[in-house]
Amino acid sequence: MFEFRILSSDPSSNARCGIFSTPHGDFTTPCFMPCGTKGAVKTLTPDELKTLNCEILLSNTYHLMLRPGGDFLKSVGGLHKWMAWDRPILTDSGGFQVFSLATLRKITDEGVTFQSHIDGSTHHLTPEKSIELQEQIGADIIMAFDECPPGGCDYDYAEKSMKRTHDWAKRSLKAKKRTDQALFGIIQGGIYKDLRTESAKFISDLNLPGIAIGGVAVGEPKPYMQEVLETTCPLLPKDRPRYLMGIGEPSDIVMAVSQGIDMFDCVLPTRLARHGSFWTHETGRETITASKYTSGTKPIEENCNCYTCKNFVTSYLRHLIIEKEILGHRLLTIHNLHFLLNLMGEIKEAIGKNEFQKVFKKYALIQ
RNA sequence: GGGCCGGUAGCGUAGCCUGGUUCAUCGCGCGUCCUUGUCACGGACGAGAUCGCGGGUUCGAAUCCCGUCCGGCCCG
Repeated sequence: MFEFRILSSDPSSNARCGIFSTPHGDFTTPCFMPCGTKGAVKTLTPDELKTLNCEILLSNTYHLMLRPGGDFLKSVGGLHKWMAWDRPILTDSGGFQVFSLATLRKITDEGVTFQSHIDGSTHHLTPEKSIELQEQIGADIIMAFDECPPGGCDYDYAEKSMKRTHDWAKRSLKAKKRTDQALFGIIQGGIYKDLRTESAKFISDLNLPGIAIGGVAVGEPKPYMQEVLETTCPLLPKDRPRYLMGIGEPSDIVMAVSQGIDMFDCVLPTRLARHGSFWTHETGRETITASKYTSGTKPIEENCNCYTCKNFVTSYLRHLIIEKEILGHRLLTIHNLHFLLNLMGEIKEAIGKNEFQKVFKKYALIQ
């Protein structure tokens, strides 16, 4: 049911192009998964996502647990039906919220106690509970419950949280009942090579249909991400997709693909859009509120095929963002997602034609 | 002709009565930067007024007094 086939490989790097099959259809890799944290990619409809060639979405267990709740989602037939998205979905386990909502929680080997960021109510999340919720939500790919320590944490804590993550991965696997969902394990270990090595081997040995690398871009110095990938990727089974969690800067994506990563997710394109920023191939990351766009009469990118660039000029987009018009958020979100999903398309095409290095260079400096 | 209210950065305002660590508040706007498994259409920083104008009182005035200009309103 969860076949992963490698379609082509790049001879000049570890990049590969593949296809992963799920109950809601196939998606091709390397892929980028827009974040639909609370059951929606902020500001866009499912149809618009399809127009952007989005093949798979990410959603989030922690947020859906608080509202509307797992029981409810199960009662309405699962998230796909509820949000009217019939393509694959991956749910994060809530592990990242253990990190990002750090002031509101307490972690033990048993699990995590959270204060809801919504109303302060107390919630408990364990590997078993996370898997149960993810089965109620019904995503095609579900994630093991992990602990994502801060990037700057010391060796002892990185080791402790890695071991806890390993234990939780085993418990996640054991708790899993449904057979129509693929459980991915998560590698941790901070910035420490021996821990990453140990974690890569441990998670690989669980023989899961996919493997994720977590705990990067969480505050550690930038060069460590590539180092982690160089340490980790060679140890992973080649016939399983590798998912680098939370990564979305174009330069990071091409770097990670060259190391053999197949899947990405990131809030960057959608969040940047809502904060008035966007990417261009020429100049990288830009801010639409910059005064130079006050009377701009050209689109963000003249030769971009997205709906936004086909129809609107920068002065209008700037106006919308400054006026806090929702349409501004939508239009920049469309452009940014188009930019990233188009990048993934270029990568896939290039790998098939042995031209990956060209794409690598094109995006190497875009953050 | 008489009376009242108001005149502080691009805009809207606080302070004025009880004059001095407020030579100036806050919001919007403006500018720059930040943003990587989304708490966050969010966050940080910055530029910008000498307080309508003139004079007086005082050691010291946006703050009190006089005059004057501008805007609005009211009564003749």
